[in-house]
Amino acid sequence: MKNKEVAEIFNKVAALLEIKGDNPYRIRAYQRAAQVIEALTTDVEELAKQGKLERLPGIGPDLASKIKEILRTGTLSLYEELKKEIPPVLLTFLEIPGLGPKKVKAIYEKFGITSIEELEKACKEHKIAKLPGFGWKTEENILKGIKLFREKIGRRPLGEILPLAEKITEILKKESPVENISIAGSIRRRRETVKDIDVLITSTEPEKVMKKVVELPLVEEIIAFGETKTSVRVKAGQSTIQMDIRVVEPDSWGAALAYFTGSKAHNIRVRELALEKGLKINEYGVFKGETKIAGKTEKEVYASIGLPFIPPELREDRGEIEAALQGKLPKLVEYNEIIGDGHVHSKYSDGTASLEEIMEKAEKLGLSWVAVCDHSQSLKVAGGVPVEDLFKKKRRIEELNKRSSKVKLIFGAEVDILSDGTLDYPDEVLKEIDFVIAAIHTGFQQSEEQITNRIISALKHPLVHAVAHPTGRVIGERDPYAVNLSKILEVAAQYGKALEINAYYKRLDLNDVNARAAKEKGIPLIIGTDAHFIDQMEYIHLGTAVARRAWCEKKDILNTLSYEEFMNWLKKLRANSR
DNA sequence: GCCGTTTTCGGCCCGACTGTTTTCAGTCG
Repeated sequence: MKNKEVAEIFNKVAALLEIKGDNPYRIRAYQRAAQVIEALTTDVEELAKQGKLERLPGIGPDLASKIKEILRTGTLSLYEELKKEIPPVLLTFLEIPGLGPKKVKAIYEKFGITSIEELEKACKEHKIAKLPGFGWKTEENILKGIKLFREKIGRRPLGEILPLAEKITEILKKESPVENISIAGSIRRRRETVKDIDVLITSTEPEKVMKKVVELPLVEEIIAFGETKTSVRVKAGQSTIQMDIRVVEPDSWGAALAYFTGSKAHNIRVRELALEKGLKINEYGVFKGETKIAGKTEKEVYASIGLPFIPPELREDRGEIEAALQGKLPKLVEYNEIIGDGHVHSKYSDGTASLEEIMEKAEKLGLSWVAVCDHSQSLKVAGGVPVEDLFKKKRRIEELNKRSSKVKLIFGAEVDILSDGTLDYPDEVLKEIDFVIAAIHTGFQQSEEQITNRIISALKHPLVHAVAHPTGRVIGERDPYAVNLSKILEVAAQYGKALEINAYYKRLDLNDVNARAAKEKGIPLIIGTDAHFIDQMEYIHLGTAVARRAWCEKKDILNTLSYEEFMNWLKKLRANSR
């Protein structure tokens, strides 16, 4: 998949053109193209071969030929030219909060500054304030921005921030005069990482709400304090995260919620549609001339331009507008339709919970089954289960299942795919294990061909049901291993094997785009929390969120099956694999 | 640079806030 590389070059070209001061619409064209390509569920290379690039929205003759150039040469002549004109380090300046393309350009052209250190020095020596359009406050803000940049306050995993955001809204609900309150922004869309916390409120006493916000003990710094908009930095683990609170009139609730939920790209498309109908949409409502015709609910806002309600998880301009127009939006799998957890570790390997504790937790979470998939024998660092213990575990699960009517445990194993592509238990053992999910935990440095072939041979193994965390990425820590995912998807589809949506907040693997590609190929998906501590079973909804962002319906997700249905699916798959 | 029941040029989403200004540019979401 060259999709990422192509998208990255287009994004960089867009940023360089911004600093250059090029036509903003040309810049947007590159940004949109990058977004479209990144969200593709097919190989851009494949589309190029078939001559179908220009069928993609936002890709015309020029960008199509530029994509082909990147695929052919690995780079883009325009990009190389731009890099000669503008030092690429300036792109990192754009990541400093408060610095945009115009200011970066001015600073570079006046002082030739090409490193963060030089920029910091120039601010401290008050050189920057002398530039036209700059002042002492700007200098101060750049220095603050540099500090935040150095603390690497970029995007944080959703699983870290969502609980904090929910806690804050709970406090505000209880202790201040709010009528309506909702989390908005990328958290509401359930993006895998988020940059800030957006909270939308209606209240008849906004000043009291805002006062309560800035008095929260979690608040470390007040960035802006107004009656309708307040921005603060709140403590989040080791560092801080920005939180924007906005208060609107109840009549604007829907319009504001839609607006602040985004994504930006989705909003732009919605507003373009409105324009075609002679309407104007802003955060206060939908307007025909001076008259407001909608705005109280999101449903009303969408309806005003002839669209059904679009779930927040889909609002990324990845085809949801077109689907909505044609009445072809998927009926997304619901959070409460997930009644099983496909991947949990127990004390038998490196988990901390006993089987009993897992059962108890599952009941609390309203689940009806849990597949207990401990590591296999050779993964010693993770307490891989030796064969003799495996059968103790099997008997124990059978006993517990007899006693419990509400929750059933499934005897599973997360079996290592060894460096040579063979599995970490012999076949006569594997066939006794009810659910075999194979995974790679070693040999990450192997070539794309080696790793891809390892996974393919596991998928082809008649006793394997699924592959766990298929790309191996860990958000913010480790890139995916080199793997040809298109080939994996092809084989999984051909053999009817399942792929995991790992719900651990740092994995979320498959991610939304890849899970959507799998869904489109008819590959069954199974959500597993990969819990090693009992409370991590609560992350199951993060996996559901990925599935929803992947346009999945109930039928696409194995976790919506009852215990009996899932056991049948497992048996049938093996019967057909013989 | 894309796009078209306003088809091959002239559009391209919208508003708030900040800081530097004296009417507005830049940044952000």
